[in-house]
Amino acid sequence: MGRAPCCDKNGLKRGPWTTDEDEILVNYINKNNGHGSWRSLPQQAGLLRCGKSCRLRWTNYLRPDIKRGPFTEEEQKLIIQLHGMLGNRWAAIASQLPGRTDNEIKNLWNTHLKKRLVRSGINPQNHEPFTSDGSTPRASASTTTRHMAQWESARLEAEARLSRDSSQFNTPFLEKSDSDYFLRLWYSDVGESFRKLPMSGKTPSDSPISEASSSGKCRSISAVTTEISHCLMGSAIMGADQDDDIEYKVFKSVTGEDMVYRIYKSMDDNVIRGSDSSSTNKLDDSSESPMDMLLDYPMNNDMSFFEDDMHNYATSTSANVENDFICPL
DNA sequence: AAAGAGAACAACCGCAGTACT
DNA sequence: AAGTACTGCGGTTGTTCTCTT
Repeated sequence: MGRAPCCDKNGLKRGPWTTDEDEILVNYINKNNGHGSWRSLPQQAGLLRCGKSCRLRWTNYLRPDIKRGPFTEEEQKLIIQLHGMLGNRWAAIASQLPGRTDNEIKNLWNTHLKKRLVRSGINPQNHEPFTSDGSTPRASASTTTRHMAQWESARLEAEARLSRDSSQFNTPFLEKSDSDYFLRLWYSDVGESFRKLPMSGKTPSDSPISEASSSGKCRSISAVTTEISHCLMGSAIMGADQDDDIEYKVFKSVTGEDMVYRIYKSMDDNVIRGSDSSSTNKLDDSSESPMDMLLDYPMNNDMSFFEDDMHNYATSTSANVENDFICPL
């Protein structure tokens, strides 16, 4: 049963790679049109390294599509914004920055960005301001849950708009909503990883999400919000009034609990219903950018604190620096 | 110029999910 | 079905570089 034993590490080299080793590895992969089995690669290539070390060296350093050099302002902003949504999910963050590795982003965060946030009075763990006693407000609401709620709310808004648009214009989704960052992000790698959060991955043990996951409630949240989106989209299309009572009834009917509804209600009104709460159609497009709505930085997405000394870390700057989210999809 | 401190980054470790036998 | 390897991921460590005194 099982496979052959893993390579023993006796006699294998460790530590920094030499240029000769790099060359051997690159040549081997190029020659064979890929790395093949990492386990057998070192022997076949003539390297005194374990396969894991080779894989790491390749993926983090030698891969031809890796972008070397300092991070641009846009990249650093994006990392902070994505970290606010995803937490320490470096691979998911890296998937939105072509050419950057999760390791590189992790290092940048730990050496630069985290400290910058702390200096600015922002808790890098949850992206909320520190209070005088060192704690953070809204401590009862888990960051992960809020992230999830934000994702879901953004998706609801986008899908509602999509539904409305398609009902009005009868045009295919991708043609009509190509500019819809929410849906594109939602269906991107980041969105996928986020959607999978309750199902797998490492969730902080103290997070209500992990508790909910173990009891199956996380799926309920997702399912609930999906149903809500369908309900609200239907209402939007039919021109029905989506008042709080309707929302509450739907949540209540699906979950049987008030908790999820409270999470939902705690979200920014601008996100889920648009800025004008008196509007009869609460799903009207907002004038805010998608990222403004998607993110809820305590500084209202004002990242001036970050820009102040950004030039100390970025050597390449863009002529048109924008706060808009750059979605490389 | 030398020593120490801190920053930067590459590499390693261990865990978890998946694939394979 | 069970055991093991493979792979990806995040946390951590170790080494090198840079700056300050």
